[in-house]
Amino acid sequence: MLEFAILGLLQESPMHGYELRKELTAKLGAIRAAISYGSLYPTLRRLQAVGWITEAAETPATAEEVPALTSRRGRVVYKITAEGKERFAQLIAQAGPETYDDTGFGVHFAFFARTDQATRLRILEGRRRKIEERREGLRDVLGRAAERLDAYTLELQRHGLDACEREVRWLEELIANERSGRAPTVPNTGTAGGRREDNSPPPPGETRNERP
Amino acid sequence: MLEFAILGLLQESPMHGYELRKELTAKLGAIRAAISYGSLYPTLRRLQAVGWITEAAETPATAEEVPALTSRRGRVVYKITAEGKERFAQLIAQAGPETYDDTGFGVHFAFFARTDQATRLRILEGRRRKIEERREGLRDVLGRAAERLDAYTLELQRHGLDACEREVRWLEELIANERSGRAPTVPNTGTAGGRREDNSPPPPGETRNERP
DNA sequence: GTGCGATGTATCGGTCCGATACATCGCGGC
DNA sequence: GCCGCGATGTATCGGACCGATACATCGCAC
Repeated sequence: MLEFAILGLLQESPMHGYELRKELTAKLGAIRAAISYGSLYPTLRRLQAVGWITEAAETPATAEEVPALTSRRGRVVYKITAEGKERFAQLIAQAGPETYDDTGFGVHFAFFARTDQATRLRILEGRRRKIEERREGLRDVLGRAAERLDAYTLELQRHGLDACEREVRWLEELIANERSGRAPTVPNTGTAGGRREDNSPPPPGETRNERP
Repeated sequence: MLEFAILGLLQESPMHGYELRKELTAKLGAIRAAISYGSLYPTLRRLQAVGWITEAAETPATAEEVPALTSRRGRVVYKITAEGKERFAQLIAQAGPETYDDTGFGVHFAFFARTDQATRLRILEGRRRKIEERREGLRDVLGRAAERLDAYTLELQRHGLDACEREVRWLEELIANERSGRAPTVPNTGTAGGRREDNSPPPPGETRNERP
């Protein structure tokens, strides 16, 4: 998961660890807490070792500047390699069952702008399936095993059931949207460097009639 | 977390691993997937090593029965010890910040029937605080950084924000309920008048930390 | 009688977290 | 002037938990 998220983010622009964590937190804030350095740095090292990312020299914005006054430990800026982009594409294509759990789904969803429409649909439907199963499980417990459980446990299940139903509805909307809307696949830009602020997918924003 | 859940469950009755997992899944189904044997069995071993649980001979329901026909590998039934109960009470009393993340909160909540009211209130309020913070973070991102993010990421944040708001309301109700006395019934529950949430003060005499 | 799914115990490698350590930078206060 | 302090930044270590896998028994259907 972390690997996937890092590769995805580095495609937007090169970054150093700290920055990566902040971006990750902003992008995934809805689905998980800030990721830990205890996993981030080792993963970065691993990705570099297999050649999916490389260290990029810290750009001295205006060239000459501030060389080695002190032996500054400098930030380590990483950028993705061509192999890394391939790997990312492969991870998207492989998206299977493990992609449907809470975290896996969230992370994949966060990179839907870089995912082709067919895969988006597959993931959304897989997720819906999974949530429906969880929902049925909760209904079973609330129906059949209710008397075995205390009031707090029951309340927890009720709350969980509610969340499931809500998520299924959300997914339905997204799926319908996906099927009817144009989905200009955001191209996996070959080696084009800069960040494109391309917000093209016409997408789910259109469901704006949220609650009052 | 697992340790806590195991000690909590074994206070209801002795169980073997497989059964424990099923009960755990039923009780915690709303908040997390089935727990893995890869963590369950090692944890059981650890808890036994420090003396919080012990192996109970598998009761041969009708005594004489089936001795060693084959060297049956038989199920290993565990029961909690007095030290284990103490440990459980201690874990409840200590409930701090780590208790407020999604899983930690859910597990503690599932054992609220064995938790004194003051602690219940503390946990509910801590959780609310935490969710409010997450909510503010999401609002920030949606407000300030919206143009930096693609439509899918934004939709994810919106969904997350909605979930936060909903959970805060849920917690408010539970807190109000808790303060004013009676059981954790949120408005539209099926059962009339609120089932007697009988905090069975765990078996005779063992725990002190209990308040009706 | 044979296959097959549920029951049941167990291990191994790998991912990720939480705590901790340490160093630099810019800023406001004394 | 210089001191603390919070933000920035890199890094490691032990431990919790997962997912895959292995293996054995039981009951039942075919």
